[in-house]
Amino acid sequence: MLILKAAKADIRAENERLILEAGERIFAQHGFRGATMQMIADQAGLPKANLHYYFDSKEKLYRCVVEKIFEIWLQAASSFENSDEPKEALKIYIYEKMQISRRHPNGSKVWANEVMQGAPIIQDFLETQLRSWTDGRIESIQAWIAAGKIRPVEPRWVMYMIWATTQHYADFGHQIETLNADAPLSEAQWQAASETVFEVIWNGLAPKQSL
Amino acid sequence: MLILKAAKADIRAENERLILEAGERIFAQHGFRGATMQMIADQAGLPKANLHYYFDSKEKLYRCVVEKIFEIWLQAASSFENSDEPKEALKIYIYEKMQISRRHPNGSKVWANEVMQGAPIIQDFLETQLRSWTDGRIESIQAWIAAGKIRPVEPRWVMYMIWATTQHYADFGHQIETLNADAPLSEAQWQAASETVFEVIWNGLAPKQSL
DNA sequence: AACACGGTTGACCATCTAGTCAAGATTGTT
DNA sequence: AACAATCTTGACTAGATGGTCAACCGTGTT
Repeated sequence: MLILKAAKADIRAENERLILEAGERIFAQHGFRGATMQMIADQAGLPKANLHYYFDSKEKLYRCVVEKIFEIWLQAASSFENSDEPKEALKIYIYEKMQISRRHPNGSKVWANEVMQGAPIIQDFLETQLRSWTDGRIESIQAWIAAGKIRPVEPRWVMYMIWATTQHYADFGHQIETLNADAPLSEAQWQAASETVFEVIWNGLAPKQSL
Repeated sequence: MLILKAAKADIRAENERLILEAGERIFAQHGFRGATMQMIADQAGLPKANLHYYFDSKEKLYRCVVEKIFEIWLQAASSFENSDEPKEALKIYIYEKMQISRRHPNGSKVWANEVMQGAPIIQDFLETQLRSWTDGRIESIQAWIAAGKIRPVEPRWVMYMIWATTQHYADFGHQIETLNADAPLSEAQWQAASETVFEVIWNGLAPKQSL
C-alpha cells in the first residue's frame, strides 16, 4: 500500500513537472491565449487529455506556472537581506537577478506578459506579496540613505531600474541575440553585462567621494 | 473629381487611423493571438468586415501597427545625435524615451510582446534597421570613451540599460501603478522618475572626478 | 483470478474566430 | 436621372481550440 502510493505519487509529481516546464516554455513563447493545450502537450510529450487530468483548465495550469516563477523570484529577493552594506547587497541581488534571467528566461517572459496584459490572473499577487516585499526593500534603501551610504534618491525608481535592467536580458533576449550577430551571449559576455549593470548602478548611487 | 478623391482619401485615412489606434491598444493588451478582430472593430467603432476592407488580414494590420511604433522610436533616436556632449545627449535621449513610455505605452507593449515571442513578424526590422541604428550609437559611445568623457564601458550594455529602464515604465506600467497604491504616476512622479533614471545612469558613467 | 484505483487516451462537442461575400448605401460626376 | 467609384455591413464558412467522456491500461492487493 505504501509502495503503491509512493509509485503513484512519483508518476503524478513527474508528470506535473513535465507539464509545468512545457507550459512555462509555451506560455513564454506565445502568451496565454497564443499558447494552445495541444502545443503544451506536444512539448511535454503527453496526450492533450492527460493535461486536463492533472490541471482542470488552461487557466489553472497558467496560474501554477506563474506562481512557480514568483517563488523563484522571492528566493532571489532574500539575497537583498544578506548584507547591511548597500554595495554588497546590491551586488549580490543584481548578479542573482542576472543569473535568473539567464537560467529562467521563460519564467521572466511569462511574468512580463502577464503584467503587460494588466495581470488579469495574478493581480492579487501584486497587491499582497509583491507590494509588501517592495515596501520592505524600500525601507532598506531609505535606511542606507539616512546613513549616508548612498545618495538621496527615491528608492522606488531604483528598484525599478534594477528589475528593468536585469529582466531585460531575459525578456528581450531575442533582440539582444540578434544584435549580437545572432549568437547567444557567451559566458564572458554575461559576466561583463552583469558587471556593467552593477557598476553603473552602484557608481550612480554611491555618495560623491570628492567635494 | 479632385474633390471626390480628396473626400474619399479622407475617409480612408481616417478609418485607417481609427483601426491602427484600436489595434495598438488591443494588441498591447492581449498580444497578437489574444486580440480578436472583433475586439479591434468594437474599439474602433466599426463593423468587423470593415477592418478587412482596409487591411487584408490580421497579420497585415499587426505589421502596420508595429511599423508605426518603430518609426516613433527612430524619431526619438535622432535626439541622440543632437549633441556631442554625452551628458546632454543622454539626458535628451532618456527624457525623450520616458516621454514615449508615458505617451505611447501601448506601442512599447506591442513591441515587447513581439520581441518576447522571437519577433516572428518583424525579425527583418531587427536585423536591418535596429542593428544599423545600434551600431551607429555604439560608435558614438566609443568616441566618448576615447575622449575620456565617460568611463570605459561596453557600449552595448549601456544601450540596453537605457532601453530597459525607460521602457519598463511603459511595459510594466500596470505593476508600477499597483505599487503606487493603484494610482497612475503623477506629473511630479514622472518627472522624478525620469530624473532619477538619468542621474543614476549619468553618475554611473561619468569619469571619476576625484582621484 | 477477481478487484480496485490511479493513470491514459482517442474521439467527440460546443464555441470562437479569421476571413469571405454579395447586396446595399453614399457621394460626387455627367 | 443615370452612373461609377468607394465604402459599409450582416450573414456565412471553414477551421481551430478548450474541455469532456467513456473505455481502457497497469499494478498491487485480496
